[in-house]
Amino acid sequence: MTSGLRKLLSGSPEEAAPLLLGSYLVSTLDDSLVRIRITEVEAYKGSDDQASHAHNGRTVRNSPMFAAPGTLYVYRSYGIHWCANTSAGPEGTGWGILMRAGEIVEGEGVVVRRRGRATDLVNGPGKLTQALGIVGEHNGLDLLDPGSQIRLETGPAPGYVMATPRIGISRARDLPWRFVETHPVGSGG
DNA sequence: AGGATGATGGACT
DNA sequence: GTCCATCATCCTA
Repeated sequence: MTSGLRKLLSGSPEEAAPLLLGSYLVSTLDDSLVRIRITEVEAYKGSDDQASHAHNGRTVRNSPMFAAPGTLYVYRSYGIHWCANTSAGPEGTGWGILMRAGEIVEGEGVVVRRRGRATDLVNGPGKLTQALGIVGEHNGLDLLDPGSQIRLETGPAPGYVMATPRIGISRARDLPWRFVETHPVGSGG
């Protein structure tokens, strides 16, 4: 049986990205379970999108974005950090979704050890990736394979989603393709 | 709370 | 040589 995520991720990233919020990113690397609920994502739409790594077409680096939807694309950011995307859209489109932040559901102790600190554990794309133990060698993994050491699983949908311009980019700043889970006003948070 | 800045590797001109 | 889909730390309030 095919996961709903597969159908979801085979669509346009700007439509799939907000629906990906609430899903779980699960890592079983190092015999340690970490489960993180995704709360912030950004859509990148290949050649249509000047901010996308794929906007100039397929290269060795961005090739996982052109693979089947649900393929893990890991890239090095600013020479220091790793960041993780899932490919989206039909194979060959170069579309993707950057997973930027979440909340730890299981394995906080593991994350504290990997991050080397006890606060700000997963509130950024480099931090989220480090929390899960994802590095360059995991590039190209199938996130939709239940047997994968790094995988996506369905989770509870968010109550409210806010769309804003994407963060940290210099081009295509007008597109509201960053999606964040928000809480109802007055919920006490 | 918020601005500045150095670290550091790979892709691209 | 320049540009980043960043983060931690240091500084001024």
